[in-house]
Amino acid sequence: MYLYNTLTKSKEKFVPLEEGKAKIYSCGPTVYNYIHIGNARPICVFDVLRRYLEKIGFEVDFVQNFTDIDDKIINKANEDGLNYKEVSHKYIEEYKVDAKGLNIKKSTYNPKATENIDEILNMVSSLVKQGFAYPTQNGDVYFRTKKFRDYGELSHQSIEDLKVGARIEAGDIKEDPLDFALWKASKQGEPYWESPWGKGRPGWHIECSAMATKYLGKTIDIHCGGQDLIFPHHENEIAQSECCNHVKFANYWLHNGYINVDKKKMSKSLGNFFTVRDVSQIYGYEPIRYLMISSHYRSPINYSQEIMEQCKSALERLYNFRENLEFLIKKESSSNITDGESEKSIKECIKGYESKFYEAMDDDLNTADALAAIFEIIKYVNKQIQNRTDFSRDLLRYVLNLFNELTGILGILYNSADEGETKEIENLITQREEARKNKNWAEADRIRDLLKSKNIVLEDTASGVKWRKNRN
RNA sequence: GGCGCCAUAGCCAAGUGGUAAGGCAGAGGUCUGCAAAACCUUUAUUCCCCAGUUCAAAUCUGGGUGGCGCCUCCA
Repeated sequence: MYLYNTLTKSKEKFVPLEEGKAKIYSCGPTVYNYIHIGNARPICVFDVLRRYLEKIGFEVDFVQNFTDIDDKIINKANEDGLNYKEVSHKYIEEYKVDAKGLNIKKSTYNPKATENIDEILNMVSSLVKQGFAYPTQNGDVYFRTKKFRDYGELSHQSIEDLKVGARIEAGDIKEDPLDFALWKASKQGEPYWESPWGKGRPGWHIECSAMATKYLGKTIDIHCGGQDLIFPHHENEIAQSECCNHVKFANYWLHNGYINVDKKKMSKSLGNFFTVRDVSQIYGYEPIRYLMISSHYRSPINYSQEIMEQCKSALERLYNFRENLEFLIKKESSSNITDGESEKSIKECIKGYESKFYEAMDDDLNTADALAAIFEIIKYVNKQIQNRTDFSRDLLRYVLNLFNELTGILGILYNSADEGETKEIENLITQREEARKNKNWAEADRIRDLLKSKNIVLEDTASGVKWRKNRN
């Protein structure tokens, strides 16, 4: 498969370090609030990357961290009168609720910064020892940017250009404005860990370097995150890791585009964000995931109510198709006889769409095109079914399996019907059919209304009664 | 100031040299006791504007217009 690598600004064939394995590190949330739908984008798209790599035969080690110590967490704790640990614990749990709702596969490892302080300190010490970092009198430790020749390679900016834009704050104790903190001396009342430079806590960038190295090794295959992390976060990770370990840190750097509101970047700092939780309460979780895969992961997405409605409707079409197939397979009159020749040609045609799906995914995870291939299968199969009465059960099963496989790679259509209710519903349908046969419309409508109150919608089709859960 | 991205129908969105995928909405139809839904058909002579290259441009080149991002915590 080909991936667009921010480092080289080009699509490159994915060649793993170790054949058949993929080591992926994805920057996770700083847990001081509910995640917003901008945060949900990398979580969803890189979950699709992982699913796809696994599908095409890779064994994937997927690491996503929690930044559970940070200025914002401390501020939030002070605001709410809580301990920082209570804040981070709460929002990690809330994160898990959202991740489950979005159908995110569990990471291989979910490390927390505070559980890896030893690794972080070792890395900082090593950088100081090697002259790549220096402590200041107040107990901070900074990375010496000018010692790393490749600084700026990821964001494609020269150190000189970065210096022009760098803010120089009054009373700055750094040797150079571009230097960044590896370790921060703790202020009165703040959480701290003991270190060779006094009481302090880790800087943000070093956490990811330390955890990536610990769980995946000194060199990893893919590092991903939002575009806003390219500089300085990922640039700094490269600097720290490569100066410490003297090997390349990550071979492929993947960055997703932003979610915008009124064409402006959605971010916690601008305050123009929608939390995943709030949006899910209006539309459900699944349309959020659908939104993320409906366009290419590097393009911006403009969030609106209208687009959420569109995502919901599109999902309806997908669910309908699957339910129609299941209905036809269950139906007694479905043929077990296979018309070899015509079914062969139908399969050939479907295989063409299947190839389109895989080609799209291979081409830098083009989920929009992959999704189009699924819709083309739907249109084609529906048309075939309409034109033929003897569509065999085998063929229907073949289509259903393929459909589940492809939607499964994208991680959509995961709200399946509750098995427990099914029997009860089908009994009621049988009763209603009896009433309809006797032209007892009042009784038939009563049963239909009863089911409707349980959010079950009946459809009287030419070939029998079909039911579905109302997802609206 | 430096670096970079984007512009395709009412809305969303693929397509990067061979004559505009797909979804939503709209219109028409099939089915139907009613209803609802589903399904089918249909919807851009044209891809922000101008110029150029080419047999051929949404796609390449130059110029313009408009929008956005990073350079500071951010997915």
